[in-house]
Amino acid sequence: MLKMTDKKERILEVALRLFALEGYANVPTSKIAKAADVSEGLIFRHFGSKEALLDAILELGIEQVEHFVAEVKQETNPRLRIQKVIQLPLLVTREHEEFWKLQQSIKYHNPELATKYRQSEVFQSLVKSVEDAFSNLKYQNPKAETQLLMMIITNLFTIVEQEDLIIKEAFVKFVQSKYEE
Amino acid sequence: MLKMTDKKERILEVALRLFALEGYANVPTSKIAKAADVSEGLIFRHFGSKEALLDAILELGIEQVEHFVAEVKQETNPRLRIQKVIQLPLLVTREHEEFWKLQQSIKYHNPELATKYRQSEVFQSLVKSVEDAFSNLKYQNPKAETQLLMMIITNLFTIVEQEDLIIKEAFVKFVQSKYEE
DNA sequence: TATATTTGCAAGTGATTACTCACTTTTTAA
DNA sequence: TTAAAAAGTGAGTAATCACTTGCAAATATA
Repeated sequence: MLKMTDKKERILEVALRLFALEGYANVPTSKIAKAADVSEGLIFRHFGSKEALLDAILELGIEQVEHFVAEVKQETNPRLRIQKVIQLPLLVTREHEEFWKLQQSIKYHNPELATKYRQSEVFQSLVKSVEDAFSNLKYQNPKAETQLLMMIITNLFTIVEQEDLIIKEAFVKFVQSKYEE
Repeated sequence: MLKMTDKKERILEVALRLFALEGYANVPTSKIAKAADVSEGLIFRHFGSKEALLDAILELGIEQVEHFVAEVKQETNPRLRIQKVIQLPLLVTREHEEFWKLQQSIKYHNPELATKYRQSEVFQSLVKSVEDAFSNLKYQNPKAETQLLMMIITNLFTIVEQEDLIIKEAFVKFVQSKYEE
């Protein structure tokens, strides 16, 4: 990979944070520029357009998930593997969390970009590895089982404060208990 | 309730559809006006601001859910009640589905408005009624159990086409099977 | 019928938007 | 060292945005 200049990195970081927090459509490039302390023109010099910037952010996010996915896949005991997947939302950094939030928030209105992740090799291989685990454990419907679990995990990643919400750690444990022997 | 003029109704309908489909921030009031075949000014005459229009849409959505919630609550057999809740996403009209999508899509960036629904009497009473059912069935952790189920159902409402997605009906049945004896 | 209120429109308004351009500074490389 | 390439700036620009205003038509009320 090419060495990335400081300012380019900063634009990516700041934009991820702002997009995740306030929504892609609600964040003007001028605000990103100010927060990253660069000129607005530089954003377009580096990325060409606001949407291309979003695309670059997602690309980067996918890369960063790779390490965690590898960790999960390397676990050969199917039951332990499932426990590990469920635990992913707890292991993740702040930036990862922002990445997932962004992911979810663009799901409906930038579907091409959102599916980019779901269709990425990383994600697909994670799905497959979960499916294999369920198959090995003789679950009756491994595909549906996988879909349900992935849905739950995606939500775990992006849990936001709610009245009366059971805290993340406790809830993760609860979900794990559903997949014990 | 006051009789609502044709055009006011049309604005609400069209705005709901567009907001759900393209996202609140991505839909200009001019587009709503054109699609509803009214002048743009009329939107502001009736609702005052774009955000107030969104608010009115959510208010209306909450009202329309009431009927379904009543149906669920009236079921006294706890196991059947849970089955009924899970089936909600299948019974719902196109407009309901749009309402849920809108709900989800504003979750992150208009939290005040989004929590309006979660904190509404309708939703709270639905949650409580599910919690009671789990309690009656002697589930160990009825609160967490409820939270998990509500999470799943919310997702069922808003399922969008995905590669390899198990179709909604089949998936609903699968989820139901998880809560059988 | 007369009048007051509501409903409606077309043509604005200033602010904000994504993006461009002409230019300077820094870095790379021969 | 020098020239070319890349990184960076700041002042634009046209388009678009939510919203306003002044006035007309429709409707309700007396």
